[in-house]
Amino acid sequence: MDLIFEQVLAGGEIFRDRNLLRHDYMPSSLPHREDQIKRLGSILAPALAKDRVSNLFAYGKTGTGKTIVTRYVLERLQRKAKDHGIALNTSYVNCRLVGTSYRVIADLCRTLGVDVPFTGLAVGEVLDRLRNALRTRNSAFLVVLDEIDALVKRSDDDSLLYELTRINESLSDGWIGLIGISNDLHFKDFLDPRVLSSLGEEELIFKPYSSEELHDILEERSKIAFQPRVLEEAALRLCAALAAGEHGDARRALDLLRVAGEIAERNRESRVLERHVREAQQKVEHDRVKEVLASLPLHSRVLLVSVLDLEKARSESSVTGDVYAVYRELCTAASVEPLTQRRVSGLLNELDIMGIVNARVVSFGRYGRTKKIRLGVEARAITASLGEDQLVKSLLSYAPRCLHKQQHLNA
DNA sequence: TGTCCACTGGAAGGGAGGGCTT
DNA sequence: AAGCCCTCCCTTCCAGTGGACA
Repeated sequence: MDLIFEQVLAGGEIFRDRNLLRHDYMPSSLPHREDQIKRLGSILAPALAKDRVSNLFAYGKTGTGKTIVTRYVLERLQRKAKDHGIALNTSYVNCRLVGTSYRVIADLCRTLGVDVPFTGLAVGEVLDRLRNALRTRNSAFLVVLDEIDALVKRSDDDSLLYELTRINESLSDGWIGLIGISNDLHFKDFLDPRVLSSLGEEELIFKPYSSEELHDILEERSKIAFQPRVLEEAALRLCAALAAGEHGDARRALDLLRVAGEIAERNRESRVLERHVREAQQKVEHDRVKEVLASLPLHSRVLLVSVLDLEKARSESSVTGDVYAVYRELCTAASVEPLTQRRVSGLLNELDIMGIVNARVVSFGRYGRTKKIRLGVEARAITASLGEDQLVKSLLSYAPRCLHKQQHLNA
């Protein structure tokens, strides 16, 4: 037993340092992103001369390097600024995780050392505090708004962005620079033209990595992450190819490689092979689902069990009405007050965005208009993850009566 | 061609939980 | 402590709709 721990501590026979394969690890160079780095660097450079920088908008799908390139350049910029004795604050906010306009501004306030309660204040008030903090500090503030599209779509007003782009007008010495990151290329269509013209002063496009480019990235990273001669070339190629198939997602490629290595390690094998990568592919997807499910509120979980039950009971996809009927029954069984159908319809849309279910609006003509709903992930992954919650676990083994009735009718 | 179904999704508003001001 | 304001999550209400069917 001790030996196993020792091996892992020593880096094991497979890895030299597995953390180098995590996507939040910042390597010393970012292959195939030299252009974007140079471009971003030149856009932000005026900050070193205490000048205001242009706002910027970066597009590209997941895993195309938007976030890492931004962090990379910002880190270097900040170091340079420090050397030159220039006050430069930076803040990184993931808008999807943070959720609402209020919480985004509250987050920004906190980076500037201003205390803000998590609720209770008006957005305008929090915005004022942010303005005051900037005014009194007289410093530059570079703000990265990652997944900025989530903010606009969810709160369906872009007043926050509008206010942020206007803050500079009220500042004499300090300034705020915005870097919006989005993986939705059509996001611009939703924006207020005033915000668009301000935020989109500069644009940076991140194209998906090709299979060859991913190969280079993985090769460079694996040299430092794995022990020598452990990783088979074919395994590396497969990782690159699989991730390239998935819109050139470098994050996915690195995950695959790391998990493949971990599988090989666990099996006490001395080399990482293609079959480990294939196995890793399943596990990576499974882990993603698990992570998403863990963050779901109770009603979304119950809803998911409803979709699952329906999927088990019949071959064709179900519609909102069916799901809602099963959901109501499950709620009763669990002694939980059910939400309204309107709300459930909204929750289904949220699950659809997360990719947990597929919900598509269809019309059955005379028989109405509704959403067709199917599971978007494997049923097994759901039962495995939801089973950890006691209440939901009991629902997983509950057989809804309304389903039996429907089956009789079908027969 | 009009009807009608089963919803969708926007809008408004309520109330729980909270902060600020007086 | 009271009164006011806020956000967040939800409900209620309802106009709108794509397309099968008579």
